Amino acid sequence: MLPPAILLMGPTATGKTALAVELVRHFPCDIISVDSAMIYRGMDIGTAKPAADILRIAPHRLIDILDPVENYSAGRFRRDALRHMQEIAAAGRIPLLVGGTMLYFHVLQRGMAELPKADTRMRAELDARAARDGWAALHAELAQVDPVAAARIHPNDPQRIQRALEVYGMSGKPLSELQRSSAVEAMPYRLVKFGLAPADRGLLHIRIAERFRTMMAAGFLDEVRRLSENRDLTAQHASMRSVGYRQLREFLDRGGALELAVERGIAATRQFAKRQLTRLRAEPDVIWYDSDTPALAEQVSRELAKML
RNA sequence: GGCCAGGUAGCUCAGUUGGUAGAGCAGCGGACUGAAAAUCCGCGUGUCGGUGGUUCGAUUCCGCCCCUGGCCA
Repeated sequence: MLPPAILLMGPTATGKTALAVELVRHFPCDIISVDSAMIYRGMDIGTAKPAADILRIAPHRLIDILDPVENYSAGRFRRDALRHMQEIAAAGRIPLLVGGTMLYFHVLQRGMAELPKADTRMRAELDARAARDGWAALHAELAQVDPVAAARIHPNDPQRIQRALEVYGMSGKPLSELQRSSAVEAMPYRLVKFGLAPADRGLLHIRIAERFRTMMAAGFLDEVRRLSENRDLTAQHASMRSVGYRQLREFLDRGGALELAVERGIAATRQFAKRQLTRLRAEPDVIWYDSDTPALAEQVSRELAKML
């Protein structure tokens, strides 16, 4: 029988971390973070990263592994996560993957095609051409070399147009062809998937706003200011495009009313949570819980005891 | 108390020379393969402050009332 692994998924501000810490106390689990922002060192307050005392009780792997000027990727996450899962399972323990980056959960379970990795020079070149000719021209070019991808990618979607052209430029092969030829390998784990979602969206919105204001009171703006002191870290970096960081950085760079930046940050968090929910709903075999249930940890623990 | 300006979507506002209204933001649904807390796509959600009048028809014109802001008392 395959060894078990637990996936704990849910939108932001639903109490995933607190639940994971509870589970670690009752089960032989080791936590792997599935979060594209907690990856970064120095981004603590705005990512709601668990505090040091929590991390001592419940260590999280894949937290604080990168400097904010570096870029992570779904492919790299898949390799890192599988390696850690293997280590944990080999030690006779259970990997507990916790987070809200749904693409990472997706590629972890379903695999990824072998594709060339991101190339800074190629991207800069494509950006320059887009600035000159417009993305529509690049989309038209993509239609020549990879009609399948071009049909799937909207002409207004610069990020995907760029990636498809990058893949073609680096490998000489169309993205759609590389994706088609990739074999999906089954995960060597028996997955137990928990989904945490609010029964009441309005309640989630209230919690999001409260949490953002708590972050502000805890020095979120100073954290962004400290990060901005690094001249190499621009507003274009993935880390600085994260929810909250982007809006506060815009306030620092362009001025205006702080309260307006806070409102925008809260709205961006709500929109983020909505996208996470869209993806989570599509996830099969999820055992669902209302994130507002009292004694949630006890319920999940009981279910988990049956499953393991 | 008098005069003026305004009251239209959750918010900020546009508009209808009388034929029951539309933008941005917010919101909702969806897509998603090395940036994914990213990047896109779709959807208007409304007693047009209230009430009476004129009119075939009033959110629009007229009267009165209510509310908000400003000026004068």
